[in-house]
Amino acid sequence: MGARRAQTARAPAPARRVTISDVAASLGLTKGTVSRALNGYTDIAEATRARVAARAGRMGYSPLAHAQAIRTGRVRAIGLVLQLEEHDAQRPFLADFLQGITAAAGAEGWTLTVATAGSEADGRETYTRLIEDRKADGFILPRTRLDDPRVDLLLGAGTPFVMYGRTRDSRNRAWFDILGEAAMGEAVKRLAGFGHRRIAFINGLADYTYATLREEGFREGMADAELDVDEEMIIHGVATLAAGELAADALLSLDDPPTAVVCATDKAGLGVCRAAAARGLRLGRDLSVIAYDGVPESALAQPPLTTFEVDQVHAGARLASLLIRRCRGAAPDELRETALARLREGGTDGPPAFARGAPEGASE
Amino acid sequence: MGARRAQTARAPAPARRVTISDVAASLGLTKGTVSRALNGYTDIAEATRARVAARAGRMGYSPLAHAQAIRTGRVRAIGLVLQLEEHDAQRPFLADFLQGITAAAGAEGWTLTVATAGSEADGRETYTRLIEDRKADGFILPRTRLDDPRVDLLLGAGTPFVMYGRTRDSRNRAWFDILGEAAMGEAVKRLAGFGHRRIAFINGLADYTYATLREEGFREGMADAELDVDEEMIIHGVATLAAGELAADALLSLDDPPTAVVCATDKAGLGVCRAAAARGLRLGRDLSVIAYDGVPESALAQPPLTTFEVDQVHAGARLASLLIRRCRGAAPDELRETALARLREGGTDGPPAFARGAPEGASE
DNA sequence: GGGCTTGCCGAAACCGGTTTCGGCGCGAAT
DNA sequence: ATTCGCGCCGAAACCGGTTTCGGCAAGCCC
Repeated sequence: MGARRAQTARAPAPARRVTISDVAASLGLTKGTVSRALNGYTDIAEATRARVAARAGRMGYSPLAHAQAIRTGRVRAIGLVLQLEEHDAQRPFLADFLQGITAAAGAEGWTLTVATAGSEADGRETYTRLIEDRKADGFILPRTRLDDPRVDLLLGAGTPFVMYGRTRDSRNRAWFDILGEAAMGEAVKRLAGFGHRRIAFINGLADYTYATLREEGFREGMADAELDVDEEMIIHGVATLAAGELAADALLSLDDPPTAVVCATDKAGLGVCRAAAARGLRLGRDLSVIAYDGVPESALAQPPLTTFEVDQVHAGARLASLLIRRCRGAAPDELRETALARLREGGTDGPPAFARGAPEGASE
Repeated sequence: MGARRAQTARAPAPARRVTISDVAASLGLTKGTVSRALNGYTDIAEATRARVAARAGRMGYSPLAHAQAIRTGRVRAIGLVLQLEEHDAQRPFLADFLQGITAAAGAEGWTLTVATAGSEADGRETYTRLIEDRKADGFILPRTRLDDPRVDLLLGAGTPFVMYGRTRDSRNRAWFDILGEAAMGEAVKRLAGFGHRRIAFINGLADYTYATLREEGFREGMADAELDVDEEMIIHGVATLAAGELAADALLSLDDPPTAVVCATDKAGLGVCRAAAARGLRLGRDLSVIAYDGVPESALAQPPLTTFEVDQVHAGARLASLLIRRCRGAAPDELRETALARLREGGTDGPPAFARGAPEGASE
């Protein structure tokens, strides 16, 4: 007997699956031929290819990804590294986002490998480990920054990636993004249509690309509506609900306060609502708020926050699809897609109180 | 020339990593010997094992999981299938939960593969596909039900798993769980200590095991406090905030309404708070509410919800660790762990108004 | 009709590991 | 001095695929 193996109990071996050799034997071919037939080599007769494909399908054969990987280096897996130190901005969306990714990936026979990282250094290490261990063929980069260190890392490693969001210079990169700037413009247009003229803007953290874009969108919207932007009413770097409250307090304490606030994030928007409520202002009348993201809480707020909702399932699905094409060799500049956020009307916006003919401060 | 390959562009080959043959050559051994040395076979001299280990470490060698897998069938990956049709109960926690899993898994050189499933049939298919394609060595089963079909599926397939939560019969299963029943008992004790005598209970969906357990905990807490349970004041199957509101309305419309409500979930708790606010009741005085989960929103509510907070990072980490041990052959009954939820004091509980000497309905 | 392509497939090497088998050398037992 | 057993390692098969190489047979051209 040769019982020299290290001693750890093993689960019973699962039923043997059908291998490429089984298919080959069943057809009287060699496994090399079957492999080439299945992988689209040009030196296989069309009739043979069809026979092989049919038989493989009938026998329920599907190649083992990690067996292929040992030769090809590709495991048919998407990598996603979650950076959780950040102000938990992606949390509410995560489930939807993952669903989108896995659904689209699964349809192509791909899987999703997720990892988490704390600090940025930790992130570098996480990526390099996943790449070296071939745990993923490419990555989805969520929450891009203007200058994103992950991009250089992955370019250097020669690993494909698709960004969720743009960077300062997105040329020659593959990305998917929601046009937040368009939403901000829409928000201004809607408010201006209600009769608002003094409109403030509360932005997110400046190093994220979305902040730059949304501010541009806000400014363009103001220009289109022929309204002046009061720089005093543009606030930057709001990443939490509390910061949103503070920002709103500052705005409402101005000599000539805004009658409406556009917020780059729901978090800021909810903070504004809370500050307004604390001052006894009626949302949608004394103060209008339109935000962006569509987090679940904003729908539950009283009144529900008017906000631009992002379809994260769709975003995840598109990103997965783009990444798979990228891994198959498509050029980055063919791999760009955008989508629009959709307005979810809540109760926090409407005509300004004075425009309704109601005297300022009048009770209901 | 032999350029007959299928035409798809490929990324440039990444730098070659150090293989087991490199290590073997560097030591003047064969790769078989190195492999056995690294894997703890008993027919390798201790001195040799040490030399091999040292050299492998110095050369930065680590085996390629999918190369090992082709022979061993094990890929060092944890599987997690998210069931998203459900009332999005796990969403707020997902990021933390994933962080816990990936951190603990990463420390052992394991990765996490996540998939999503819609319907239950879809779930079966998802699991079997992952198993057949060897995408995961074992699974973490979140949100266990009293009778959980996933258990039979995985037992039948001989695939290791660890449950997050218990089932009706958890003997011979590996699981981790938070003792929600203890928290419910604590909640009653706390409320009784405040002087409450009429305490209601709002439970979650009955087919989840946690609901049964938490109700038991509530009843035991009531018995310990020598309080009677009014069956009229036990409400089942509340899975949404709106349902929580309805339940609270029903409770508060009773002839002899409760002065306090224990909720099995934060969602129910937040619904109760909203219903109370709509009736002009002051939370923590006219009506006390203690809930369970510790979702982020509950801390942001006004007043913050008093709730038992679950450490999902820890839960994820322990589950990953248990599953890895299970995959390595440990018996299920050695793999059980529990943890306690921690009270997060908010502003929704306190002595009942009448016990303070304040007449009922008195203004502040 | 002979040489040269061309189409098509078999054979075998290869990827990076694991596992089985056998055999060498040495000390102890006979 | 054999024999035996045992510790230890090399050799080689193996896992399930991919890829290279070479060769056979048919078709084409002159």
